[in-house]
Amino acid sequence: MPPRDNLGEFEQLVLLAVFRLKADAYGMRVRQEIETRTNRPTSIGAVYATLDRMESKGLLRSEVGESTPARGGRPKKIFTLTALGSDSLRRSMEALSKMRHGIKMGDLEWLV
Amino acid sequence: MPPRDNLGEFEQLVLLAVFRLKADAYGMRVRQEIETRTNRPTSIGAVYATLDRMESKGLLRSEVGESTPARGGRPKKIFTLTALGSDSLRRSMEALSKMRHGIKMGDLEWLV
DNA sequence: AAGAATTTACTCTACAGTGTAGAAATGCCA
DNA sequence: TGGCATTTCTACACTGTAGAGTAAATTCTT
Repeated sequence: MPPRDNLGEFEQLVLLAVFRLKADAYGMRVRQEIETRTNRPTSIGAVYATLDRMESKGLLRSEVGESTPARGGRPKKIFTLTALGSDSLRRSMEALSKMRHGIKMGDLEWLV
Repeated sequence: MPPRDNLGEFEQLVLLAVFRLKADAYGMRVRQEIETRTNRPTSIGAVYATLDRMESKGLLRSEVGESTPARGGRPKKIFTLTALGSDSLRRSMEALSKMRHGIKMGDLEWLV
């Protein structure tokens, strides 16, 4: 009964961003969060495509923001994790943790 | 100059398996390692395709095993991480860690 | 106050790369 | 030769990625 399908790496990053941004989880902001935290350039198209696909899969749910934008601009589309989404995320993180168990970042430094 | 291309999720699992198996890192064994650790069914084709692609990208290097097989069977192809490979792996793990920083597995339990 | 300009954010399209499966082929030993 | 362990091949679905284009809201202009 738990979801069986695995998440891609970018999907995990997006899900994590949505989770930590809470009520502020909309496309542009998600992109910014990923770029500043991971320091990896991320196109806006990649973010939206991924958000939409995950919504189709039922991992995310969305609603149009209600607040008044500061200085104009199109309304935000706020994303939230569904039960399925948080479950998938947890499973993916666990899989990676188990494979990584006991390995420290430093262990990878010296390799030829 | 460090590699810029990102690793997929399964690629990370395979790289981690190769790293921890050391001299015993060959296809069938890698598959087993991933299945038993993450408890996720993994086809042998997926493993080999990924190993080969990563070798092409220069993340892995391979050599034919020299030992005598126990009861017959084709010789093993042993894989090892290259500098590029360990570097990519470290970078991917870091990106995930940064996005995940401060979030505990348990934080994902209660979500609706 | 109407229309234009500005701001912010989202949609669409297309293609390369990764994930996945399983049947078939290969090399080794007895 | 026959059985076994392991790898190779082929094919297709899904994910990653980019960026130009479109849309909705506010503010400026006259």
